[in-house]
Amino acid sequence: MSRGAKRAATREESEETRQTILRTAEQLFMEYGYRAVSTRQIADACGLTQPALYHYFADKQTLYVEVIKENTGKTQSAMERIVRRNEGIAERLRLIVRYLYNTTQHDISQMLHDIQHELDPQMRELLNQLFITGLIAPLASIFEEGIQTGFLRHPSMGGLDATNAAYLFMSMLPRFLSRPPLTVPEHGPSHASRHGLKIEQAEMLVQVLLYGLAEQGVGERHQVETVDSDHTL
Amino acid sequence: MSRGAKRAATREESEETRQTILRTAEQLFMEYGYRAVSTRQIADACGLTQPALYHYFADKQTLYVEVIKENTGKTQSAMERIVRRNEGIAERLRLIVRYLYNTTQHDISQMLHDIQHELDPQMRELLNQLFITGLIAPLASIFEEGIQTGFLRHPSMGGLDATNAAYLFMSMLPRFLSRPPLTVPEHGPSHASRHGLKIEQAEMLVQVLLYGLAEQGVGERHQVETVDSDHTL
DNA sequence: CCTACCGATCGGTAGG
DNA sequence: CCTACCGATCGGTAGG
Repeated sequence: MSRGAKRAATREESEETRQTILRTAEQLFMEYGYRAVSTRQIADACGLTQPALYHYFADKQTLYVEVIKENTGKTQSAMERIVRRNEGIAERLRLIVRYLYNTTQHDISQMLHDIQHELDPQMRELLNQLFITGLIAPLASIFEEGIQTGFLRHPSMGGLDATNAAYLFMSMLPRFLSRPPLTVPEHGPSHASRHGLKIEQAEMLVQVLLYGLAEQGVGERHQVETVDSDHTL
Repeated sequence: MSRGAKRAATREESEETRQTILRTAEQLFMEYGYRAVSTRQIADACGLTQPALYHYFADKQTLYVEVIKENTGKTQSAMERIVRRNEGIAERLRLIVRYLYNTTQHDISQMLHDIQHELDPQMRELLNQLFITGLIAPLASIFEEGIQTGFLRHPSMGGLDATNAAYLFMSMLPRFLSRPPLTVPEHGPSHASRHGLKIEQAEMLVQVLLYGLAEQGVGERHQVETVDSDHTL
């Protein structure tokens, strides 16, 4: 084999190793958190020695930042693709929930905690911006459309503005306690698909976000209970 | 001073020191997580040397477990008191949100992460049970009442069962990104209290949970979209 | 409740 | 990409 061929192969392998490190680090960081994952764990899982990592990434923090950049980039692409689809608000929200459930099994709040508490202020600011422009903004654009078209309640009528709706949406995603929070209720001994009630988790979540838990037009009267503010005189 | 008086004072001081450690450890653990808080940090914040902690608690894990026990116990009392109040479902939920916002500024999902990943299986099981009986159960009893009285949509009609509703409720609580997710929208240059729209965060959250973001009876038709299951044949 | 100290593990570097 | 190694910090113990 010529030197040229050998070097090309080495370059490819090097890039492959880099990708392996990124994927492995992502899994570990997202499951256990930045602090709890050691550089030796990552190296072991890649079949490398720990110092070898420092050939590919300057330090642990840089590796973490690259992981988040990669992850956020992919998610942003997928979300913008979904946002532009020719579907209703609800359906596009369902698609986003399914995408996030399938790709990131982790709790996103852990990632945010690490960004706030374990990183340099500079990196923190960078990743916060990535999070907002990559995840919050596409989501908010859907909610904004819903508000403009009158499908969603206007902020001045007791609704949420688009950005806050996006944050609330994100906060509803995590599986609580590592066990799925939204299991389908089994009523009676018959199979779940009996009454045509097998509602998927993603759909259930969007249902609640859009229409709430209350029976329509029944029970207590609080619907758009606009608080008269000037109590305090 | 007699020996007896001195010894009594010492015993009181000892208990006081123990409480100081518990309060300090709670703040640190809840803000930064189990792993990120060192026993030396806790000791420093209490004005003690690090080995002194081991006079009061067998080890770091035991201290953490005691913190959670104390915390959960107080919260359980408060929640059960609120549950028994003579108020509507929505108002009691608002009171619970306010209580949790005022007492625990932290993200509860971090506590759950630490319980799942940083503790012995035995302690994990214990604290999971405490979490369920202390926080989920009281909340679920409110939702169950709402379902029984017909105020909340029945699980067989596309609603959530009481336990899952409780989990969802808890997951909606955290302030996202350490910044409040539900800021009140300011519309126009006028003061926020202009149109009588100053809706408090706790109330806003309960509003969304109960009635959703959608305009009532407007836009897409998905209200109780019961999925016909036998698509796959 | 202190001083002194332990073994283990951490992130990172030197040098090849 | 490895071996060898560094200083710092961790949770915890000994002994008083």
